[in-house]
Amino acid sequence: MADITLSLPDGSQRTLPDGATGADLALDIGPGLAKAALVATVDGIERDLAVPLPDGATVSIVTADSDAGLYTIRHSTAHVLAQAVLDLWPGATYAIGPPIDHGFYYDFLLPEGATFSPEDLEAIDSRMREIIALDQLFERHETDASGAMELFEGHPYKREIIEKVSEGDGGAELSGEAGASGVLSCYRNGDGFVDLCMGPHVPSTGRLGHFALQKVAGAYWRGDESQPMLQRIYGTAWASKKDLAGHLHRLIEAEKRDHRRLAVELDLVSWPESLGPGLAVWHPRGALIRKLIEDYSRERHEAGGYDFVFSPHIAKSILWETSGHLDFYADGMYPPMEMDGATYYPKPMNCPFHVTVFDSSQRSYRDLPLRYFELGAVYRYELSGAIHGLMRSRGFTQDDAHIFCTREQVPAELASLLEFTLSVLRAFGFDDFQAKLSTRPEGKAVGEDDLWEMATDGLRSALETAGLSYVVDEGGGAFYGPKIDVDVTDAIGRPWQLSTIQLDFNLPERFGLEYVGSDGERHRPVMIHRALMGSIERFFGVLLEHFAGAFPAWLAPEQVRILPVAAEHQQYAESIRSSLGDRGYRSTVVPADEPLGKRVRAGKVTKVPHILVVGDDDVANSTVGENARGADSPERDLPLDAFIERLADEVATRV
RNA sequence: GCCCGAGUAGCUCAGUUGGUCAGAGCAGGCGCCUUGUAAGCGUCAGGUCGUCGGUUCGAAUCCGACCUCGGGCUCCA
Repeated sequence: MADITLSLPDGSQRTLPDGATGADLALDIGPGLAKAALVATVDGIERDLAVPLPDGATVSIVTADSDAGLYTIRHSTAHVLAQAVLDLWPGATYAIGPPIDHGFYYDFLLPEGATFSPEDLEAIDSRMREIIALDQLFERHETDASGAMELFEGHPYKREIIEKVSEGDGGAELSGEAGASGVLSCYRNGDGFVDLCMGPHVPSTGRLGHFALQKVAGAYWRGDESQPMLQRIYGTAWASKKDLAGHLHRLIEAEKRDHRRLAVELDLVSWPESLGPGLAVWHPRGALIRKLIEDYSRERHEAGGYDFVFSPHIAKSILWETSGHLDFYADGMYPPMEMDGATYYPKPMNCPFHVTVFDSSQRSYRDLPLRYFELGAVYRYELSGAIHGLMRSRGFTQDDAHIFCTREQVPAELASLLEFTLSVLRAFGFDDFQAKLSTRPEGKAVGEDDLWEMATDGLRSALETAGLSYVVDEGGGAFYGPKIDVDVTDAIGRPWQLSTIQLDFNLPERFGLEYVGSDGERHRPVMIHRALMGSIERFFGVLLEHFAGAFPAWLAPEQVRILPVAAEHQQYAESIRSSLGDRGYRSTVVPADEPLGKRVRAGKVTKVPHILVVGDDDVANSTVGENARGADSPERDLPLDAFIERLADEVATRV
């Protein structure tokens, strides 16, 4: 029998007998690797370990250390979930079950419209662990469309996938379910369970086990509202018990940062039932933080060459007809109001108003670019199920601006705009950005080709000049122009999409906007929509979660809390408050009606950046005892002037 | 809007199979204590158990509808 020669990722070569599999190769390299091996990457394609390797192939053994390995574990765990559910619910059918970030899900349709209850998860979990204990092999089989149709008799969703795949129309949402190009593969394990699947899978169920079923949810078949609602089970799966525990711990930590919880605990915002879904009131401490955010935004825009404008909350239907919102966006708009024989709509966007400001007089190229800024409150009819605290509500305030410029000005304008955007976000403690460039969609798009090209190039070079990493969403732009979206990563690694910079070739056309060029001719300006924080309310929520409620001193509603040790130190405490106040810092004095320890604790729980304790020594020497937020131990005998200097520096540098 | 789940004092939560089950801690008021760095002591007040119906001799507890919230799906031109 001839031997085969294989190349490893490190460039070395190994010779194995013909017919050797990935598992054989792993064992040949070492027993430790054989034990850890999950799948093999053969010439760049992931394969089951049981597949014989072709001569001359480049092969790497994938373990749980890699994303691909984890992905396989999650995918295989999803199969076991389906196996357990089909065992426990005779008559149930299954749809798709892909791996996702941190885990997997699987969609089912239970007989007679039954649904999963959270208690069912325990039974499913137990059954899954039994299957894993049996260490069943995942065995791959290949067939053709008619064989597959026969195999999945009685499982309409699988058959629908088979049809789609056979037509070569699998589509991204079905990827992973079956192979391309006419060959359909499926995996069997145990004595009857089979699933349509492209694979690969771990060698056997015994390689799984560090998983947890998390929640049940409804999900439309193929994500389509007009399709039946399936029952989805979500789970998480990891390579080790430790990784699983770590993930569950992170989830608990994230829950502690939930802005809805912190907003109530810190007395910032509340959602009284009497207001209606998605509508909040801002308490003094929350409103103060919000005001500081807005003040900073205004300050930066003023310095950044923006003109401030204001616009009303409602306007007649003619405005929304001209802008096209009533054609394209009516479902998202609040219903109309009839007044004096006219129809008014609450505004879902500020842009048409800013357009009317531009259009209020004749513009020369000398006037451009014109940048109109407004903290504009808009109202959108969000589906009730989509509402989420401050992150998604039916009324919110955009830090919105519209820039009107000439075509020639577009590249420079975009470059400085992106720079400006990042600079403002950095001031709030974000320094990890990820951008997305969305380009011209196929089909109906307005604007000439060269305009699209120029604008898209402008966006791309702005990203490159800023040194921002970005992905390209080919065809992901709106019909009216390309855009950049900027995500920030928060303190616990979660991405939040905040900023958007969007070209618009449509509105200037619809409103017939013009300026007079140096050639004396009339030209159409280009319009750029942009928001840095997006929604002020949502941005506040993101900051609240990012800082876990511990706002930096420049944003903290109460920067300093002064605690006299006893009543006789009250006057000294008041004098400190007064001098801090004179310098523009926010402080309070909590009198000695309660024990010191209790007052210190109250200050810590409220996340005040600086707690000052003052007693006899301090009165005598003009010092303070400082207990800083996050400090291990208090610092005694700090000269008051030194403390003020420290605070001033902290506020000025926004740390 | 659709699927699942949850609603008990301002907050966090207990309330076994429907029968003194309307409770606790924190927060709040009052009194005592006069305090050197994360909860001093006592005492008082607070809830139509989300709302409205129904079952029952009896409902926080069982059923239905609605409202609100949560997790998903969808949506976010």
